[in-house]
Amino acid sequence: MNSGNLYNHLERLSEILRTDLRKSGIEHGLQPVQLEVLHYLSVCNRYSDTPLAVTEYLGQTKGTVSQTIKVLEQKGLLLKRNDTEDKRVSHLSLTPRGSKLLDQLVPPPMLTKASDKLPEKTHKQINQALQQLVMALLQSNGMKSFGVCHTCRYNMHSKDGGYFCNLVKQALTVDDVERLCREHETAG
Amino acid sequence: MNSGNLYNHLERLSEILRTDLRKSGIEHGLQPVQLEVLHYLSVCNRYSDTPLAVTEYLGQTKGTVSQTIKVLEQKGLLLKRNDTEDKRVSHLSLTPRGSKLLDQLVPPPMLTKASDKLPEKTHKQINQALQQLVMALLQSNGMKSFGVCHTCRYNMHSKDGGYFCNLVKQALTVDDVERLCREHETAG
DNA sequence: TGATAAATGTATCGAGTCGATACTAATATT
DNA sequence: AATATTAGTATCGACTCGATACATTTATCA
Repeated sequence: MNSGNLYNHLERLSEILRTDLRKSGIEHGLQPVQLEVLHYLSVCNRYSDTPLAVTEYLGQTKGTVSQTIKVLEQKGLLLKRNDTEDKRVSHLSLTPRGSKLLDQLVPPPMLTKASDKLPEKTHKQINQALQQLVMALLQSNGMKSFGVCHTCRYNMHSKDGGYFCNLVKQALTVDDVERLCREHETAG
Repeated sequence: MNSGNLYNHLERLSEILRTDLRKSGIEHGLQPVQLEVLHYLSVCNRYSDTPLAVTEYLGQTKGTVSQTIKVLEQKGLLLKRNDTEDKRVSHLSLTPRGSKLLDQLVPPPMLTKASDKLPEKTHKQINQALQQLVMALLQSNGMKSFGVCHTCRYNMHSKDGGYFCNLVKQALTVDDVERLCREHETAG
């Protein structure tokens, strides 16, 4: 019932972080959305590094995302390669410059500063609370969860201790399973 | 240390809510920022209903906010009155139409739906966690807290059970003390 | 008191966002 | 082989938002 109070906090939090991101981004010639795209690319897996996946993640239209990507490519922060199998799709990755820039700006120093002041226990609670909220939000509204393999119903453990995705039918590396996947479906 | 994970959740949450707000707002001809201004005006007290207070709350520049307010006024959702004492300042308030519209869109049905699915206990935890985070964020970065009188160092209880603000030197009503104030300074 | 500074708000400009629409090209379907 | 679907691009227009410049009113202080 009291989602009003919840919304108050979320809205304020959003506005503060976005304003901060805008400020720090502009010093490097980047817009908030552009940073968000770079950030997503740094945490997604190799099946989820396409313009469409970015579109789904950010909840915008593909036209919008296409523009953003174009700009980032021109700035030399992002690399676009064609998929070898499907000529319609392209894969995006950060260039060393893009990666370096992202490290400077994300997570925002402002947030790190604040979170450092909180006791470790509180920090964990907040983190967990947010995660629950995100999941509830996505689930209630039929959106893609974009989780990691550990929590995905398609994830299988193979005998040798490795991982195997039952959707794409391929073995996954240790690095793979720690990244966000657009095909993720919560197990259960 | 692990503010990266925290940021992941926050960014995602922000993006989802903002996209949703944009979508629902556009159906009524309103932009996300405009809704945020209306929302703020619905929860601030009479000392904090000026363009400058909105500016501080949203973290934008006064020029930007001035434009937004102008549009909202033209749409008939917001009323601007001159202060009787200081001719530089104006006070903003929602018109009945603005108030009604806000009720429909804020908090976003999407969020209410999600929060209803969570157990009451979890809900409370999330709420508390967010509040702590907002406070830490504001405090670490020297921003105004915009809290309610109950938690303000200027708030005094008078003998008759009423409230008195030691900064503006005026009695406050029960309604006053439940609203956000731009002069708020956390007690302690 | 009179000059200067500070505060509140407005006007205008330009770079950029973002949804809508229309489009191309490649792959799937039937 | 014809059609539908999917991934992505191009273009347009309404809007955002910081920057700069400005007007007016109030505060400061010498």
